[in-house]
Amino acid sequence: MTYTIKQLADLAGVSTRTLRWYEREGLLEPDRLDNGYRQYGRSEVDQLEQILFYRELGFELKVIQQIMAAEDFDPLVALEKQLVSLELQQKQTERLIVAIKKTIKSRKAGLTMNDNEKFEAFKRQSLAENEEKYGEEMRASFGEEQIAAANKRYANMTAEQFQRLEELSEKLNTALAESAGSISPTSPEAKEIVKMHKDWLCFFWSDYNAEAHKGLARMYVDDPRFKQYYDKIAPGVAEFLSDAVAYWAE
Amino acid sequence: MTYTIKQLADLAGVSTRTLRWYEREGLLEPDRLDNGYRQYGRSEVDQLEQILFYRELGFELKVIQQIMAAEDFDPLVALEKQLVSLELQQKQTERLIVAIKKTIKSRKAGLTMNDNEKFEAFKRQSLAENEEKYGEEMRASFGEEQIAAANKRYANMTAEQFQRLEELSEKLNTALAESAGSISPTSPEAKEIVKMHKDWLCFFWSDYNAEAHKGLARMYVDDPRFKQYYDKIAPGVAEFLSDAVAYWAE
DNA sequence: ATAAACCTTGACGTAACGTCAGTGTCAAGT
DNA sequence: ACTTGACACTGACGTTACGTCAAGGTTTAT
Repeated sequence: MTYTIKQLADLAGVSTRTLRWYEREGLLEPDRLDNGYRQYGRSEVDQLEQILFYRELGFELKVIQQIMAAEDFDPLVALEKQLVSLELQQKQTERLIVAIKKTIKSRKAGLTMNDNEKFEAFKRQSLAENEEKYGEEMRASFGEEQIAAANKRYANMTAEQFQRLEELSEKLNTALAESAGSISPTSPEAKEIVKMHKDWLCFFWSDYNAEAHKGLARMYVDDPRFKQYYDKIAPGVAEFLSDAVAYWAE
Repeated sequence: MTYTIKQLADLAGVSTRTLRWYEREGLLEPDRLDNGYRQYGRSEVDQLEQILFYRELGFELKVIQQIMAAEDFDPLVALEKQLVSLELQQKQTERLIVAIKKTIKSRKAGLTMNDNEKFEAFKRQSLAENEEKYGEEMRASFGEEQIAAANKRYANMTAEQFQRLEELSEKLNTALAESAGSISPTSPEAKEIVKMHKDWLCFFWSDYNAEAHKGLARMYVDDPRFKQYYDKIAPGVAEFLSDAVAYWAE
């Protein structure tokens, strides 16, 4: 009719530590014998059964305690809340699984591709990433056709053009990293940088115009995603480039 | 070109605490300036990007560190391991969701049922639980037809019969709780208990026989699920009942 | 000069126990 | 009576990946 801590633990398939823990948390409070030993009775056995039932459904102990202690706590509501939270977790894990599968696939593909295939795959991926990150904003600012045209130019680039683009990017970034914070956006050195940025843009734009250039520059500081991209080169680059373009573009 | 801890934190969308933590864990170790301030350079920015990439895929930091530190650690293998573990988690959560939905459904149903419906639902549930817990073992020991017949008798019980069964169970349990550990299985009081257990069995068995009774009793100690069921009445009950039946059944 | 906004290290809190360590109690065998 | 072994007790540290103070030093701007 009564159990020691170990007997109950074995019966329920938990550890004695767990039972002591539940006591500390106010979930299951047994009587004590004269020697200080815990004594679990019938009602404690039933209660433990309840606790373990909810535990298996993934409830936190605090919640279980509330469910079991309070009269004004509806178990049905708690169950439905738990269901919602489990379904949310399910969705998040699903997202991770999709992402990781994608990564595995592209890594595996990368191993068997030749240089030309890698080059094309890289361009496709850049475009996709770019679309996801900036697509909406860019289309709103510059219009569907402009963006479509730029993407097409990028997708049709040869390896040679692409390498020149890379070199230019590298030079531009270096110049930006050195200039930001040390020289003024209105200085002649800044003009050189704006020129480089214009050349860079012309890899994507077939018809350059200064207004569009300035508009883009404004987005560099207004949109946090652009700002982050440029500030990754060095702190303050986004502001510097934006100001310089606003001043020098023509 | 270089960043303070806050600049990098803002750039990457993490807290400064996180960056300090990654340093403590050997994931990202910046240079120090003369005044003790951390200084993150380009390579650290790239490294952080890698770390956060893996973090988003749900990797533990220790694993991330191994992936990034060791040359003999294949990222593809790690990715696949992570995928397996995520899929396992997905399955477990799925199980929880199913279980919780079932619980919600039965709780909701319980609210709208009348007594008779509750009674039938209770019997059905008992049968289902019994089947899941002992079904296989029982069929192996007693044969398909025996079990089917017993289940049928149970399902066809009237509320009146059922109440008598409940009363008998209660009496039996009380007697067992008082006897186990205090009297011998070979004592005449134990004979009374075996008689009660026989009556209890006859609610399920149309043709009682002592051998089957003894066989069942043996399972009470041999099979941990039965043992657990009886030891829940009081510690030692499973052995006591098993021994008593072995001695007294006829 | 002083305040605001940084930076530093160190320490506690989180969830639900696992795992010692040190000590006390009880039943059984010698 | 003594030992042994199994059990009981409390207390404390470790686990994960940070969040959140606290106390004090540095830089920058006013």
